[in-house]
Amino acid sequence: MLDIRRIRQDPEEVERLLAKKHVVVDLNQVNILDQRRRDVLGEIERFKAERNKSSELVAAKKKRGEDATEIIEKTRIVGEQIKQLEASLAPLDEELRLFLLTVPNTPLPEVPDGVSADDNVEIHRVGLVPQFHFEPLPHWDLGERLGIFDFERARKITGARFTVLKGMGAQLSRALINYMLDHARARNYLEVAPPYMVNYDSMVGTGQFPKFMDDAFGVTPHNYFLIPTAEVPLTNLHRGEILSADLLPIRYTAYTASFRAEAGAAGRDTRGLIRQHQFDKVELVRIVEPGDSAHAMEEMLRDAETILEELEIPYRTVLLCGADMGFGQAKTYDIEVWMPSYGRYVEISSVSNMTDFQARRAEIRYRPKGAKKTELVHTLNGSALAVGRTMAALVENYQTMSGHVRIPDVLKSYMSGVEEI
RNA sequence: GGAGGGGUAGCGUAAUUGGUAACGCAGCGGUCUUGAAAACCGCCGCCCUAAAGGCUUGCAGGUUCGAGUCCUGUCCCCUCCGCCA
Repeated sequence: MLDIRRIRQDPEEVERLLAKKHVVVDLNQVNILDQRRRDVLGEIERFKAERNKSSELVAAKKKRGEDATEIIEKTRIVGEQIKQLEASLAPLDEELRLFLLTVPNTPLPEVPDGVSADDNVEIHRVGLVPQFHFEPLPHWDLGERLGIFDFERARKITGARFTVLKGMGAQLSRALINYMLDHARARNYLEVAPPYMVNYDSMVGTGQFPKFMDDAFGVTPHNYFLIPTAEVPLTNLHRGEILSADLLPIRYTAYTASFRAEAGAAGRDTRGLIRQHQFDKVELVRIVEPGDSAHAMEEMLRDAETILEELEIPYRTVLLCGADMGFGQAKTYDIEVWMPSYGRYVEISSVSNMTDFQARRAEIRYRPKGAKKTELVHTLNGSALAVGRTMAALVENYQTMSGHVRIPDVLKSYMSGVEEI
């Protein structure tokens, strides 16, 4: 959520920034609404001040045993006017709130212009793309042959875009999760095991709701929602809290399953592990003072990249252009792994600075040392990494001529010494 | 799911028959001190550029001139019962 004061002060500037994300909003309308709301509110407060004064007078008179019926009658009429004005304020409040909840975050100045993912700016490439002396198989074919992925039966027991992992497949997934969690823990993230379902307010807090309800799986009839990423429970841990400054910065990591309806992705990436309704992910979240978020973001990027370097899987990092960025992000790096079956790099992690966008929605504040007033924190998140896509990349990049998959050195201790699947 | 009890500032507590939310601890700033402690003074929920003012007793309503207090709904916590991995 953007600060209404910012929209009030310089709507053209905010509109200009949002245009970079290719979002068009009429903030003039918002300001008209905001002005009306504040006018009504001011009127209500004047009436309330009058009522408070009169009520005190009633109390004083009654205490002295005097008659107060005249003042009571007068005050009753003031009360009715308050009630009427409040009834006209409620829809204004609601309209303004709903509107503000659907305005995206503004991008930071260094975010490049662009109209599509093709305009993302490559930061660097690491690792050599493997050259095969045989026809490499896509991970879905190889995985089925090896008996570690079972897409057919997943379709039977649940539906499309689900996978059953078996034997070494299940073991490899668990090994990756443990390795990634240890990697995060070594970098001072506190390991958390949160619920996989959250309530409506949490989904609003991180920015999924109310705009993107179609992308979520709801748990009916309980009004809970399956998390699309651990970012939701982790960031909402501190919803509605005022943190003491010495608690910051906060670093959390969590392994969870993630659930996405993938509305609008029909027909895309239908094969393999790339786009699933349920996938495993190790997530990183940081909560920092506003001045620290830019630096924290660079560190988080390294926290994710070093995993691929240790796994020895080739990747590249891109800085997303305005058009390719998400709703709440002020700046985003994507890490993409080399995927032989796609013949290109495929997103495996997204590291984002949300600035104060989520903090304002979720009301996460802190009190700077020595300051009287509270301030909003900055929140950041990043995948480290998406487990399914990592496994797909690993299977494809590490496949051998004989149709097996070598286990990267760093994972061997997590695979009870297994060298090859 | 049923019955009973409870929810007040970071923590712990208070508030006559309904009369407009108080105190302690912790924290922050200051005085004093070589420094610290102690003591003393101020701040110590939120909104508003500020003041005036308004809001705030889990949340949402209702009754009333006025609600922490009375009524209705709802969420959460505790105890017991039931069910259950």
